[in-house]
Amino acid sequence: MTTTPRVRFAPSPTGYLHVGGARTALFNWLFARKTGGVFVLRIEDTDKERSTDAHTKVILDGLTWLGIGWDEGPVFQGASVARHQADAERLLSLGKAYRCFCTKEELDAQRADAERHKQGFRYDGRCGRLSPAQAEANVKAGKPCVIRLRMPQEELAWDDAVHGRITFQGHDLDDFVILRSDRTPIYNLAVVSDDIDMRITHVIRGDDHVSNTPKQIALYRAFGKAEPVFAHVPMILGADGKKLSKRHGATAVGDYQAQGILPAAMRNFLALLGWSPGGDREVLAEADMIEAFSLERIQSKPAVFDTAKLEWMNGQYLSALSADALLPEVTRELTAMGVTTGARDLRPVIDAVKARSRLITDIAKQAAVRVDPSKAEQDDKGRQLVAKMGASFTGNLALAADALRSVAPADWTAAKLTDPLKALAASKGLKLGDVMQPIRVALTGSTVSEPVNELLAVVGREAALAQIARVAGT
RNA sequence: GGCGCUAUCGUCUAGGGGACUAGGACGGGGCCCUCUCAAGGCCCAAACACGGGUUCGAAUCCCGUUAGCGCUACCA
Repeated sequence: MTTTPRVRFAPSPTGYLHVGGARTALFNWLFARKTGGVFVLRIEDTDKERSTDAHTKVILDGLTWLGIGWDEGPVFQGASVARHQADAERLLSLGKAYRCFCTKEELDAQRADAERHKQGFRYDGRCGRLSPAQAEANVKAGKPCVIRLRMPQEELAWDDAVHGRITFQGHDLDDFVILRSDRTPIYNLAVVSDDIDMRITHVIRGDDHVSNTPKQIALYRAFGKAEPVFAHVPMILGADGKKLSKRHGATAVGDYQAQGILPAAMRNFLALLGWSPGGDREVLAEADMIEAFSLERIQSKPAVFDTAKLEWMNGQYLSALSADALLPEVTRELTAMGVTTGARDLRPVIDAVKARSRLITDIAKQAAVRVDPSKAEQDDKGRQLVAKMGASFTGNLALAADALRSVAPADWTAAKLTDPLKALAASKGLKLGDVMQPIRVALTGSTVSEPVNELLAVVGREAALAQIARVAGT
């Protein structure tokens, strides 16, 4: 029989949910959904200095926002230190690990010395050669000690699901610490102990962990347990080719949420960073993404995070979504902007404006002006624009105002507003743009908007006429 | 320094020995549409890092060079 795949995403709550972490979570989730497996969320909070509940909440919220749900957890690693300690003790009694009495100072000195000679530092294993009697005496004497794993002098290799065969040699690695002198576990021990305990079958994580993998394999062997399948997904880089960091601007999932990115667009974009379904497909529904997903199709080279493509992707989702579907997001953004819309139905406004928007915030900004056109002149940009519109601006605007005033309220629709303006232009020998553009500027404070007939309809007769009159100075 | 990973248009990628005059998308440029800007449609520029092999044949396989990245803690 085949066992159900079990995967985990294991962030440490020492910062916000980074887009790289989000993508790792996404790949784990996609794999679980594809294979009918279980996705476990584990919070690695063994670093008590830097871990906070606030960070944990941000990570959970970020995953939820992205629609990445977990089947088990969150389980907190800190709750299992007793097991971690017991596992370390077990390795000790098996002779697979030993007590090391070297002090931090001694080790630092050795490290500095190695540095000076341009040599890589590796612990020489001297405490591993202590006789049991000596070690016992040190313990009796109350000397503090850590526990180190005895690194096997053998090949430590695995078939990585994304990279293929990766090989390390035990003699290139040192006897690393698994339990601190205060008896708290070190990362590699905690991870292996937990992954065994949770019966994790596939470890899908960032490339920055490949050098931890041989150490963890050594641990699995010491415990006499079969190792899981490892899949190391490539790093995400900034535009300059360096590892993505704060220096590059927004790196937290929350930043993109605040910028007006839709969760589905973010998820689609992230999925395409280092993975592709093959062929030319890019905008993928959730079900198609799951269907096409496989570890083998993950790219083995790092990918640059391209915000221009993210925004394009968002635009794709925006235009595919109905005004109905967008309404809650836009309303939320408007509220955040301090704009009150009262009982007004925003859906026609959203429809009018969304084709020119790539972000929710773009829609909200335009909607705010459609709802209250007087905003067009409330900022300097709008005023300056009117000021430099040229000599014919006010005159043409006044002509347009006359023509529009004679449009009956019942005829104030996008379909019926174009003709009166065309007739006006024809009768005065003006180009259509000469009458359209002044209206656009007066109503939006911008030279860019939806077609003027639609704009007028969306703003409404009373508000539009009032605003035009105000700008024309009549 | 050591160990490891990686290398197709500026970016994300397709490609897994002949289907490749190397395809798509973003971004850039142009045209059409048009009251502006988008959207949409059409078109253009743009890449197999380098050098050796293997093979009748290599973007695809092997080796080397170069470059980039990661790790090298009683952090995770």
